Amino acid sequence: MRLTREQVLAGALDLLDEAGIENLTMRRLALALGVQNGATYWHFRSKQALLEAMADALLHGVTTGLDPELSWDRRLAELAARLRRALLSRRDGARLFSGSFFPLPNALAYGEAMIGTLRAAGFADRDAVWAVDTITHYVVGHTTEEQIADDSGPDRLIAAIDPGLHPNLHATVGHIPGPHPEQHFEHGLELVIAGLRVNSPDRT
Amino acid sequence: MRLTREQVLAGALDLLDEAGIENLTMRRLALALGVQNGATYWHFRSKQALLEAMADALLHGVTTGLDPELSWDRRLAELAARLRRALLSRRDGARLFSGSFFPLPNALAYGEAMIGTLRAAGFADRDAVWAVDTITHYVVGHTTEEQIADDSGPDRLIAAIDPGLHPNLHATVGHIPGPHPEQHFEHGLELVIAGLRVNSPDRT
DNA sequence: ACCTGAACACCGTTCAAGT
DNA sequence: ACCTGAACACCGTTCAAGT
Repeated sequence: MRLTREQVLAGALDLLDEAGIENLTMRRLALALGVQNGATYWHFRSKQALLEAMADALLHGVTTGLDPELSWDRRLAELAARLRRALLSRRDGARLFSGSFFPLPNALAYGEAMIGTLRAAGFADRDAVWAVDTITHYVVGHTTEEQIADDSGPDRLIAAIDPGLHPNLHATVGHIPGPHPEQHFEHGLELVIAGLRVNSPDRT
Repeated sequence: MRLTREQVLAGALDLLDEAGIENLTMRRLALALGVQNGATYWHFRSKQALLEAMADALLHGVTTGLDPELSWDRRLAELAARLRRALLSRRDGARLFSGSFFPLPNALAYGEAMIGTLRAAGFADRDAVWAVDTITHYVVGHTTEEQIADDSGPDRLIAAIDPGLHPNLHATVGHIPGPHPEQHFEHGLELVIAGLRVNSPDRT
């Protein structure tokens, strides 16, 4: 049986889960697929192209089946939560996503849905773009830290804090990775959306 | 003249500006310093340790000389703007910063100042940590895109947008990297701070 | 069309040996 | 204490040649 593009992609995503993004190499992938080093290059132009396809695969379905009755702010929150879950679905998913800078189909669909939500709510084009940037940065940043915390934990941070020099860090370090990441995520997201609501065109 | 730790660090930062983070290798650094490959390893345990030291060097002075009269929200905005400028001071500074996960002196000082500002304003410990996370994610995310846009531009995005499938992206693509990054930055930041202000303990 | 085999031009890191 | 010289175990990518 010959290799298909889909098999290479699926193999790469499995290898990501097993080895992490640091150890995801074209050579290990070829080994896992049972082919020679050069074989994957027939299906993907370069490692970068494969990484972009992997990132886009993570986003599959993020915009489908959205409740059309949702208000703009709840719709935004729902899309953000879906992006978070998509990135969490594979090891180092957030770093994979932020490393690639790609306008592939699912990423475009996500952007289209976010921008469309805000424009439909009456936000100006410029404000809509800025809001989506801010929210997406937040989601990716937060999820990156969630996945880093899974691996390393805050031990090194705790060890580095000098209570004399850093009284405020020392007092709050218990909250830093957060024992409830989901709640932590929703809270920060609500912060941004609250900021949006202040200047919302539809507030009465 | 023997090499000092400071010379290695300075050489690495200069190489970053010249070559970008993608091409910053220990071997090119050794070449630039006029030493053999192994020499830098006497001063820094690993490439990772060197990258962390570089990231921390960028943050030098971000918290010094802050006007003590500033209200908590202006103080937050000032610290965020300083972090942005620090990351912009070297090529790929934002990616350098987000790649390392390090509790080194200047990064700790930044965190201490941010958390301290919010706690002094009466925010609960948990809320203070969450707010700082959100703002810092925003700064790093925004600055990363500014520096990526310097290199590549939005051409690939524009080419990928199908006006039929992505009417909202098509209508707003002119705002995407933003011709005024500084203003773009302040606007998004104000969004987050506005969200904070809504739940501020000191609002009368 | 799809893959092998083998090479090219790199990496980070280690470490005995030198000074 | 600080560096050289040389090696080890890897990388991504290309490409003639095979099927």
